[in-house]
Amino acid sequence: MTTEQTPPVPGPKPLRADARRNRARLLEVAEAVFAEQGTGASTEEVARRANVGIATVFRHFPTKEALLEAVLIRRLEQLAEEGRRLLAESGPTEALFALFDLIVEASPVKNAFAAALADAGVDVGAAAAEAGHALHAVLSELLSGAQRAGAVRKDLEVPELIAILVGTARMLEHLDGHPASAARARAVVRDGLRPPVAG
Amino acid sequence: MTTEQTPPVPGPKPLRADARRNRARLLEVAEAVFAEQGTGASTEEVARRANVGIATVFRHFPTKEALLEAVLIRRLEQLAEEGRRLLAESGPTEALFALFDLIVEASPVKNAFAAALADAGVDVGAAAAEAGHALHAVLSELLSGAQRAGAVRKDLEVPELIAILVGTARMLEHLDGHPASAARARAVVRDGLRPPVAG
Amino acid sequence: MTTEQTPPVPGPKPLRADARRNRARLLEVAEAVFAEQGTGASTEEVARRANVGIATVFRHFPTKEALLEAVLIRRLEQLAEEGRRLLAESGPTEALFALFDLIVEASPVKNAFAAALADAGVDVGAAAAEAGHALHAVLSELLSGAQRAGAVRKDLEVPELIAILVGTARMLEHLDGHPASAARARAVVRDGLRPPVAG
Amino acid sequence: MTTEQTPPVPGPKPLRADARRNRARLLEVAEAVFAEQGTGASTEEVARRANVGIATVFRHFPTKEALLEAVLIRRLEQLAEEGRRLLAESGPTEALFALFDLIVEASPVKNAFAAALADAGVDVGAAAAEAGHALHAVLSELLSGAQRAGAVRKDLEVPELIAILVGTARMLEHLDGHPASAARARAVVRDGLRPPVAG
DNA sequence: AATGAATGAGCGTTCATTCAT
DNA sequence: TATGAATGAACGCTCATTCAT
Repeated sequence: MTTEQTPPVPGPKPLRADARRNRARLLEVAEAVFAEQGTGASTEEVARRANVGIATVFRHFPTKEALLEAVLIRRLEQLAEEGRRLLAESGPTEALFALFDLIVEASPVKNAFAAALADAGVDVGAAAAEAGHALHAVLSELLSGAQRAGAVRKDLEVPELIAILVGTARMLEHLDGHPASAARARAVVRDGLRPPVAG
Repeated sequence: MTTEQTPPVPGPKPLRADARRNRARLLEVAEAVFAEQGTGASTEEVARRANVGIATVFRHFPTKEALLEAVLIRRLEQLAEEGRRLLAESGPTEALFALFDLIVEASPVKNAFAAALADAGVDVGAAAAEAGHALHAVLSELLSGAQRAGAVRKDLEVPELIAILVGTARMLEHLDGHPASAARARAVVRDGLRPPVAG
Repeated sequence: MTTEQTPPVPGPKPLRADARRNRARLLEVAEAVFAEQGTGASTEEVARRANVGIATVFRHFPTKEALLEAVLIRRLEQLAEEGRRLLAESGPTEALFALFDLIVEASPVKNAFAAALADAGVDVGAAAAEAGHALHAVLSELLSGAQRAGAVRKDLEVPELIAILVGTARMLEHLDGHPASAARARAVVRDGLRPPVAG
Repeated sequence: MTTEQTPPVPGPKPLRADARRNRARLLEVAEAVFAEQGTGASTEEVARRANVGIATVFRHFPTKEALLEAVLIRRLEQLAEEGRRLLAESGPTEALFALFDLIVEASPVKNAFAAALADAGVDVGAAAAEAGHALHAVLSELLSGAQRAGAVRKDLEVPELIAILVGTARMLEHLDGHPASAARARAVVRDGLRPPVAG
């Protein structure tokens, strides 16, 4: 059921081969650049590192904000995909915590970027919303599975789970280079997610 | 105890009365402006809102980064001060959690600012480090007190406590406008800070 | 008489049928686009509206200026043609004034375009000059006919007639939407063209 | 009555001496530059020729359009002023025709600029409208005086007079370098403005 | 021959910082 | 000393033109 039977919807044009390559490279480079330097990094820097002219960036993404959004979407999609994969491979509890680690441990710079993205008004457009919903759905499935298994407190819902993810990422970013502290900080969150002990 | 007995270290000049007033107002205004508009807000905007010329800002703070750092220092000092006050008024456990809430609930925009500050390379200079150490000292006292009282897990140290503060602030910022979710998210952190139940 | 007996001069290549169609469509579209949006309109816009690739435009017209010039030439040729037709149908006086109206009343935007064209350095190339000469010839015939008929002041020559046309077009463009004023403005020019009353 | 008793209205701040000089120079230079190269001339070019940094231009005129509008206003004001002066010195008929010549003979490039300004959407703001009204008032006085004196056709109103001015300027611009033709073209307009001969 | 992706110079505009008043 | 005008590097973005498919 995970194999997608993409029906032949025409869509917004079947990009030429080289253009597709450039677009993909741009997204990759942009993610790296924004992660390293924050969203204030110049579009020119992205172009330079992708070895394309500045106009090529703007051909693919009509504004800088569109580029940021595209990077965000890509990341959301990757995470949702990963979540689905993990769920297929193991039980929901393991999958949930594995995904949690994946998100939270992604090189801090990546999270810095994600955070900044959220910070900025980036009124996520329809596409980003859609990607967000997909991730939301996966998280929902993982969460309720883990709750049924008694591994996670029952009162938790997806919105705060996401917030906890974001916050934990931030937390660990702050402890980059101090693995012992990071481990303890993570234990705090992990234990807090457990169902509270009766009594 | 609040009256500071500034010892007669020569220091960086004994600022004239009006200049001191200007400096104070600038810091206040700057914090508000950066909170509202992010650290990208223009220095001119700060000057305008403080009713001083732009050059006056640069006389007091030679670069924009210096201004940002000064705001950060002020905030750190205020928090340390607050911590000391709370400790004087109640037991360490109550004081710790009260300070936690104070920091974490400060209007999200302020945290956005703090976060951005941390994000940016702002290699906190000596002064900021000093203010940080003061806060660190207070937190240390509060933490060990609360640990002795059995209210907080024993393995926690100050660095991760700070990181948890930052992360939680971020978390709650993400849940601004969703108080029920925010309450649950906070419960997660709070419970995670408790000593783990003996199994 | 309208069927052109193009003599077999080698000329600039005998364009394939579809290419000829493309070229014609491009000119038509370009005139419309430049009329609507001014000569600053982008070449891409022309291509888009003509349903051709941008490169096709540049294949037919090696620079944007060449395209503008081609549009101008087309317009000059049409006017000359129209003048010849009018002269064949009626006396020179009627024909002259009819052509005058035709030129001058062409939708203001078209004149805006023509004016802009003239404004810009567009050092009309040889082809444009040729088209200009053709129009010049027709106007000359009309003018001298009308002068012989006593309908137009004798001292007038073609160069100033053209200037008067351009100026009047500009004048009426300025009065677009104010028909009463436009009528009075035109009366001024019309009366000024008449032979001055003796006495 | 012409001596203005400017009351001490505070206005939008009493510009510093050097700033005033710069502002004036910028307007002068901008008029020249836009006249020579059209309104498409770059703001940088204006700055360069005025020997100021680009930011100085934008400090004085927050957008390029504002600069264009300021130049237009200045021109309108100069013309109105000139009209008033002429009227004070001689009868309305002489004054009207003198002003006519002044406007129409201004170096063609200036008219090219004025025309372009009008062409562009330049939705003249309030200030420009005001300046326009002032000129309108002067022209109205001149026109009705000349009409009463029997020197100009009675049916003419100010709007078309302005249009005729614009059109004539365009006309003469087109004949730059051909004085004989220009003289004849102007005679056409001049004669057309006269009251039509009875009979 | 036709396409459209890629290019880079150039534009309008902003902002931290310096300088003249 | 405080002011605010001046500065120029940098940014996001556009467009005529070229190149690979």
